[in-house]
Parts: sequence; C-alpha cells; structure tokens
Amino acid sequence: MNVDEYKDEHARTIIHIDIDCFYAQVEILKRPELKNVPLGIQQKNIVVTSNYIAREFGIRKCMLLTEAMQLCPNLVLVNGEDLNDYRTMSYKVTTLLQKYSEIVERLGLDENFVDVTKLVEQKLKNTDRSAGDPNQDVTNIVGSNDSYCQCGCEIRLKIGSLIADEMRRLIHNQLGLTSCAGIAHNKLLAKIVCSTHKPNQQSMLFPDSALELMLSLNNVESIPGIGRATSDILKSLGVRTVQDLQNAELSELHRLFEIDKAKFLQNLSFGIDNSPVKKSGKPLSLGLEDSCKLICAENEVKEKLGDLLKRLLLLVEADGRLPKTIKLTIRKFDKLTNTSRRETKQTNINPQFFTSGCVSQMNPNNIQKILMILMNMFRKLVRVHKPFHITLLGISLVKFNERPSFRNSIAPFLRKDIEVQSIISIENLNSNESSPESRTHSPSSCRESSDPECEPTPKRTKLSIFKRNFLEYDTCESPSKLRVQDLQLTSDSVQKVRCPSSIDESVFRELPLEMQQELWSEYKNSQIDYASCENKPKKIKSTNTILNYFVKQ
DNA sequence: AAGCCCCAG
DNA sequence: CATTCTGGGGCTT
Repeated sequence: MNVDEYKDEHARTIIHIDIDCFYAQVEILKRPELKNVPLGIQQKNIVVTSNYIAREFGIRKCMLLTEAMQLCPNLVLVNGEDLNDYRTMSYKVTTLLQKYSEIVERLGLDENFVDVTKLVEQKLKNTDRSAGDPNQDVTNIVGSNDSYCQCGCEIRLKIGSLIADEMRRLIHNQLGLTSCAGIAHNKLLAKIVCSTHKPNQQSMLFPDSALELMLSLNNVESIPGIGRATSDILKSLGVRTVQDLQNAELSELHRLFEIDKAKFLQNLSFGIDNSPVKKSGKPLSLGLEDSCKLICAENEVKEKLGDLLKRLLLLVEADGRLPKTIKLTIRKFDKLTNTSRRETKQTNINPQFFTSGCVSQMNPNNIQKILMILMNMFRKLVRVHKPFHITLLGISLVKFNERPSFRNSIAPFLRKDIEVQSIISIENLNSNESSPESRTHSPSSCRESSDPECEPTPKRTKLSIFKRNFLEYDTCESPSKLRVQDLQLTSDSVQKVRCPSSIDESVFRELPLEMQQELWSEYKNSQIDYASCENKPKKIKSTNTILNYFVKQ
C-alpha cells in the first residue's frame, strides 16, 4: 500500500546501551570480593545470570542450579530474588543517559535506547569538529561493506559513536558499571549490533551493512520482536531463517497474520524499523511476585501476601504516586495437563490506603484492610473449599493518580528527582573551559557531581525556590483533615480562590494567584469518592499530589 | 475496565 | 521445553 512503509531512512541516530551482566555487576559493587570469582545470581532453582568468569565455564542465562553447579563446582551464588537494588541502579543509569537526550526508552532493567539525533545535529553545527576518526579506536564497525550512502548518515553515526563512548565512560565513572553500546539508524539494528561485541565494547552499523547483520542471525527468533509464539507460527509456514522471512510472500504471511503484522515482521527481517524511541517515565505498574513450591492452605496464602504487601508499600512510598487499582496474580498447577498458567483478578482500591507516608508509621489496620481485599480476590480466583495448589503469588498496583502534566503544572518542580540538564546546555556552559587532560568535553569531564560549577544551575524562579523550601517537609506527610465544607463546590460568583483546608491559609494567600488556582483545583479533583471494598461509610479523602507539600504540619 | 496473551531482559 | 521476577503493550470481551 504505502511505499513509505518499506522505505528505509537513515535520518535518526539511535544508541542502544546494555549494561554487562547487570545483576552480577550490582552484586559485585556491593561486595567487591566477588569480583574475581565465578558468580551466579540465583532466583529459586535457577541461575538467572552470571559474571563473565562464570560464563567461561558454560553458565548460561536461566540455567538450572544443578546443571550450573556441575559445570562450575566453585560457582559462588548470590540470591537475586529481590530486585530492589537492581531497580535503583537501573534508574540511575537511565537518569545519566537523559543528559544526552530527553528521548530515552528503558527496556528491562539493564537496557536503554537513546535517540541522539538532536545532539548529533548540534555537534555537526559546532565549528569545533575534531578531525580524524577517533571512532576507529573505540568502536567496532560491523559489516564488510563500504558505506556508499550519501544521505549524511555516515558522519552522523560516527558522531553518535563518540557520544556512545562518552555515555559509557560516564556510566563507568559515576556508577562503576561497564556496558556495551550499539549505534545505528534505528532501534532494531542498534540493539542487534550492540550484542555483536561483548563485554565492555561498542559497535556501529552503517546502513549498507544492515542486510549482512540481519542474515548473520541464526533464526527468526533471534530478531527482537519475534518471540516464541510468533516464531512457532512462522515455523508452520516453513519460515525459520531470516532469509526465509525475507523471501516469504507477503500473501503467504498474511494467511496467518494481520497484514500490518505481516509487513512488520518482514520489515524486521530486512533491518527496517521505523518505530520511535519512546520516552520512559515512571513505571505504569509496581508489582512483586514470589513463586513457591506449593501452597495449599489459605492462611499460608495470607502470610505470603502480607510479606509481599509490606515490601510493595515501601516501593509505593518511594514512588510517590497513589495507586487506584490492585491486581492479584496467582499461578495454578494443573496436574492433568502438567502445565501452569497465570490468572489475575484486579479491583479498584481507595488510594488513601497508601497515603501514610512512612510505611513504618503506616496504620497496621490499613495493611490488614488491603490484605482482606486481596484475600477476597483470592477466593474469587480459587475455590478454597476444594483442594488447591498455587505455585506463584503476586501483587501489582496499577493506574496511579497522575501528577499534573509536566507542561501545565508546578508539580515537576516539587519532585525529588534530580533535574536533568540537557547535555547541550552543559556543553555550552563548559565551552570556555579547556581541559587538556580529558579528551571528551561534556559529562565525562564532569565527574564531581557535587561540584556546583559542574551542574549548571537551572533557572530558579521565585516560585520554584518557594517550592524547594517546602520539599524539606516532604519526608513524612501528615494526614490531612478535611471538613465537610471543603467539599462544597466553588460557586461561580466567588472571586477569591478557595483555600484547601489542608493548607495554612496565610501561606496559601502568599502564593501567586495562578498557583492558588492550581492547588485548589487539584484539591477539588482529589475529593472523589472511591468505592470502598467494605460496607463502611465512605470517608472523605485527602489529596495526593502537590497538595501534600503544603499540608499543615 | 477486566483478564488474557505476547513480548522483553 | 520452561524455569525467575518483573514490566509494557495489545487483543477480546
């Protein structure tokens, strides 16, 4: 249909960053003595990943513990069932990469795509373009073809390659992690080329070598985006290799796939991928799960869920948002089919259950109430009077009360997150300095993050300074007490902006009118009744977002 | 919106 | 083969 769908443009510059054996590196940072031993990260009966010393023994991803120990009797194991430290480190990496572009997409905990098209163009415009090809030293160039493409992609990718080198240096200097990078004109190729040289290396692909790279893959399942199910269907059509997929008739593929999916798959086989790098923000869900040998008693379920819930509450607190929906996941073991599948049940929950601020101070009644809700859901999933066996329990929180959108709101200023400063501005700021020692200019020459000279001061409005001062009260919010009168609708005739009862009015009146209006409107919006799972009378709810920074102590 | 499946690391 | 512990997205109802 549309010719453009098949057109392969090279206008973008995409970097894929992959932290080497991520869990293992995090554990080694925690316990440096593990650095020189074969190390495996264990979850239940499985070695989910390992360091490169262990890999020399043949340890592979998700290998059974018994098998791994046979291959490497001296394998040192660390339990990695709690992903907290990995998650924390993962977001640190993403935050560093956001200095190079606002367009950073996370994939799992250890990978990021960065669209550096804009930064590359900035660098191209800069008069100071260091001559030569420093790329040759730091980057593997994948493919045997010479690049004849004249669209300008060659120089763009080479600049991208320099940026990738800086990124990896920054990640190493700031966080102590080694990583790999792939540089290409789309996500698919950046990711694939990234994996061609490991560990602690980077690789670049010029578009003319895209086909060669794709054909170097063993089978269609090695193409990111083609998983088990899709490859099984392709197999039924006799399509196994990348070449098979390239040569397949679209009409043939269309027999078993929607036409869009058929085109998409065939495009992948040619290395064509026009999908944009999508900004990752806060996660859309927060969940914990625990698999277990066998659970067959209700009180056992309750105990496990209670443990998960307490841990999850810590995550919610750190996140700052309030969830509106809770989801229970179980996995039943089916003896007959010798198979297991997951089942879920979700329900809306009053976000106020999660407002206690510090979990240590959280009302134990609250935990019990949430637990009751979970057990009710469990009884809807499992007929508890008959024998049952469960092999996994999970709790997930989804559909959070949103913060106001970035552009229209003051909330972003209130975030605890470190403000991300564009690398372009950093370069502009540092452009006068000359540092003969370091060959890079931007963030890698910017090691001491505590140095105020290093991070350019963001524009500080009076308003933002005001908000910053309030941040100090953020550690533990106090529950706000609302009165019935606060629920009255603002009449149209009222000129003065109403003051939420949770805020000291004298403070409120000092605020700019715009901000007063925003606070009132947020407050008003927070006064929504959520269906309570119990039959108790509905309570009046307090608010969840920026209002919390202003509540009376 | 609920619940399933598919994808990823 | 899936196995762990997550998280995103899409399809069907």
